[in-house]
Amino acid sequence: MKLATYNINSIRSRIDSLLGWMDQHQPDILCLQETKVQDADFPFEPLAAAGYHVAFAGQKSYNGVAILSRNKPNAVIKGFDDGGPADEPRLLLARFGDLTVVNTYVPQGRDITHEMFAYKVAWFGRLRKFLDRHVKPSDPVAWVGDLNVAIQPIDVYNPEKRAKHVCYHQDARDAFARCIDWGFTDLYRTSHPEGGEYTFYDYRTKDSVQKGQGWRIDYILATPSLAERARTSYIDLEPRLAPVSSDHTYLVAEFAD
DNA sequence: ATGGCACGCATGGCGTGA
Repeated sequence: MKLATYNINSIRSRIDSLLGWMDQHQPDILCLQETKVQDADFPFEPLAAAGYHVAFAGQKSYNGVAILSRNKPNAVIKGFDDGGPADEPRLLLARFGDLTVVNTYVPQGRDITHEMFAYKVAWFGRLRKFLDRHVKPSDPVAWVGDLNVAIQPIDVYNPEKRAKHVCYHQDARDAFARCIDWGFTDLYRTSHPEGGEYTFYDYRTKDSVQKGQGWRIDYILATPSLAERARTSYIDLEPRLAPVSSDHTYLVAEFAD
């Protein structure tokens, strides 16, 4: 079973490269973030033609998440169901038999003094309660997506300069860690204890992939009963080197069936 | 310290991303 996650930065501007990657890599489940399209305009036809079911929740211009899957999900939940403040389309849960996949696009936070940063920190707290309501740490659960936090110094280029960055500030790392502590293992870091590869490379840094200047802010996290089936996890840097690319790239995990 | 690039939009400049 192959599970992947990708912040696509507009699914409509990258539908052909997406279909090409899926044809080449044959993921069983692919979670997307930043689809940047409202549901009425979601390009599900070519994905259906490629043999995938699609669950999606989006809005115009910003945010948006989708789960593409070979098998049809038994159930889908869109967004927080906690009665709290309305969130943007950033959260999608899909159940495939015993396996539950939670796909999230965590708020970036803009600036550590901005209200969106407080929203980001609180968002992780809401997610932990969401997990409590819908899954158990003893279940096979994958929490994946663009989590917008580099959890360890090894997860960002020049960590000593990032203390005030919204994706590395201690409050963001603590909030993320509280969700990891719910019961997850970081599959990429288990496969690759060394640093040097990231999942996000800023458009504005020339040759950032070649220079190794990026952030590991996309994750595939698994509960123990799923993690014990994990065979490998890797970052596919090739799509990020294409002439027209998202600023993120694909993260993959493979499991014994 | 700033800006660098790419995206979408009742669009040629802005808000957002990280």
